[in-house]
Amino acid sequence: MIAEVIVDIANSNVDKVFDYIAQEDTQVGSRVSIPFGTRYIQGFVIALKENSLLDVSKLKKVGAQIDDYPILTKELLSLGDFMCKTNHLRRIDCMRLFVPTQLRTNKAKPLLVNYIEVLPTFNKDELLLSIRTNAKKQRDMIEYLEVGNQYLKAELNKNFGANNITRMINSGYLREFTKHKLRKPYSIEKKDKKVVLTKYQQAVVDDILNQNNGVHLIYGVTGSGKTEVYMHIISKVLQQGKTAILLVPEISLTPQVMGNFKARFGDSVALLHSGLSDGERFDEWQRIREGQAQIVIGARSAVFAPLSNIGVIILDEEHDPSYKSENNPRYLTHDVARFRAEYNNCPLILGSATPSLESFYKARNKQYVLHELPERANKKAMPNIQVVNMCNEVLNGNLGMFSAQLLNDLTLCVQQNNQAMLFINRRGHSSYMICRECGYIPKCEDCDVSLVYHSEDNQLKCHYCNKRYKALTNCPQCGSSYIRYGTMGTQRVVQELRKQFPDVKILRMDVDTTSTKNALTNVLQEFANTKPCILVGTQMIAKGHDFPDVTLVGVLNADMSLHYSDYRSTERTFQLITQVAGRAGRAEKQGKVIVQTYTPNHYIYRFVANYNYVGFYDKEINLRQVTSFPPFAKVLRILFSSENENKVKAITKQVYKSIKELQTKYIADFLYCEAMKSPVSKIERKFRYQILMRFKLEHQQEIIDSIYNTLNCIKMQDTQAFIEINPSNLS
DNA sequence: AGCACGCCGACT
DNA sequence: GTCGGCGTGCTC
Repeated sequence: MIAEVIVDIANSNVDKVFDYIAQEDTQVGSRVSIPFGTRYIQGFVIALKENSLLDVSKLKKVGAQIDDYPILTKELLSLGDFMCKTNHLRRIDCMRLFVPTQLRTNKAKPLLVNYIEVLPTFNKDELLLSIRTNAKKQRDMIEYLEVGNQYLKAELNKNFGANNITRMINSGYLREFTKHKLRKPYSIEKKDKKVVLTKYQQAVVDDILNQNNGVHLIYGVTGSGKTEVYMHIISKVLQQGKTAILLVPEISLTPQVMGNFKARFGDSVALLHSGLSDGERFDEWQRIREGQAQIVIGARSAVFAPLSNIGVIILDEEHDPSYKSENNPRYLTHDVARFRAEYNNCPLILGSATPSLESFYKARNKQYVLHELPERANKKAMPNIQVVNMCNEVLNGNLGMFSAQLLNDLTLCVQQNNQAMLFINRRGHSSYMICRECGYIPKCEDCDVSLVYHSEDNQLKCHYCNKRYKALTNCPQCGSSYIRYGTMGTQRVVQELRKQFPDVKILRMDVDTTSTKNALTNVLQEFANTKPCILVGTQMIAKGHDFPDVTLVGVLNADMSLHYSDYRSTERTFQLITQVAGRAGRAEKQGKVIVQTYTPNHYIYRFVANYNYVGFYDKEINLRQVTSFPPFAKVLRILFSSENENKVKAITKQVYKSIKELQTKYIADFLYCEAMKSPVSKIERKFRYQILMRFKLEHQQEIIDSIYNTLNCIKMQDTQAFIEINPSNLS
């Protein structure tokens, strides 16, 4: 037999199938050692076949199988296939997603724990007679131990003294041995509160369980109890002897969320996320693979969990940008989840209070089944949202970052001994210019997207067509010289707040302050225990946290992401504001939300203030249709990167040329196609060039296939090419 | 990615 | 003469 092997080297030059003579026991999916050139490396057997197109006498033999089980299932192998085809990835990069690095690099160290077993020679009565009468510890020990039982050695040492235990071992009464113990992250003791579902929740659960496959979109307002719906479905699935995956955005994987699931499902839950230590991650993976855990909860990469017989896959906060992998193997979690759901013939559930336009569009078109949870589980009204026009503040002489209204409400809030959250909208590193008197924002003449301010050369640039403009010194619309640019940092906000509220505790939460593992939990803990208190933060404070005493939420610069040079910026802004608004007034107290903006007339605020997602969707989807953006078109970006600028340039040009030829064939389909320097033109000494395309959907598959084909045919020298479909950030 | 092979400059 | 610089090309 011939084994098809993918070698474990991440380089496009060896990104192909290598044929080897298989051993008797070589299994598909197993990790093997193979002779490669002059050395031995590891590879993955992806298939077995009768004969090879190559001269069999020149083939080498596969070496030893590394694990005692095939590490990749049939399902994961075909998933890898699918991902490579749709996203133009290297085979090995996919394989590596499926196997914990700990295991692949042979650095997985099992945690060994010492145990003591009591041997039959241990005779209580004899031993009690043999010790001195005042040896209390020894007597306690002898009375405590029972023949045949096993005890943790550390425990016994602590209770009865290490030397007593050692003496018993040496005398042959006890036997010491080690056991492989699985590390389990988070053993929060919490009691589960049984919840009775509302009629809406029950209807959704029943609907999904009755259909038992297909894609389901649960559109439920914040606080409508989606998690409870998930839990009910998961527990049904477990009863059927199947397994479940629940994916959540990384930052909402708080101890609270995990605690709830542990409380309900106990040890059948495994967690996979970036906060785990390497050992914990490996052990959780092992528990999943061995079938000890039937429920996997985790961030994006948990979608690759080695479960078999999956009964449901759930993507919570389905619209969250973290579901899109932005580097190395770039993929969309939705696609992977859908593949696995179809493979296992089980339902895929997407849930959100603000579904992505793409998903809601599919639901409207009956590709997905739409379910609604129209009211909060506790029947409380949503907090009132007030939009404040910041241009008026400037006209009234207030050049600070807080509006009079916000200051007023903050004062009231702290006086009543409540808590407030201030949210800074900071997306990406680039910023736009804005006139602080009339709200004018410079846009590209050709593309109708906001221009990005580049401080290094003091220019405004369009990230869609690369056109350059002079930076503003005066507003072309009203002549004002109050031009704002740059980003607002949490630090500056905190400084400003301390001046205004010297006696109030002010906490800060962003990537800089929460870099260590426990910092995030500590800040949240402190916030929960302090009243009054103001928490200042970025995206991080938008998700999942439940603080009953927060009565005021302020969004300091709502338009920051609104005018970001991205076709999705309006959608993202709507989602963000709705999310943060949901943090206010979650319990008994009525909440209020202040949204500060320089462009209060933008249509988004009309819908935000009324929690009118569907209205917003209708408006926005219409705009996408008219302007031919996703989901009515596809944006494709090919990013080239290399340390050698001449080479990247040449390759970009070459690929661009052949795409231009393709364009003549599909002239009616192409809406846009340009090659240019990437907005961030150099990262880690590598020069970056890109080709940006937008085309209609009708022939998209043919077009994408031929583009991938050209990429495969061109010899890339030392240039790497990355594909991104509907990119969300063009850096 | 790594390693061999190969073709030039600076040495004991 | 030959030791070693790294540019090029191949690995079933």
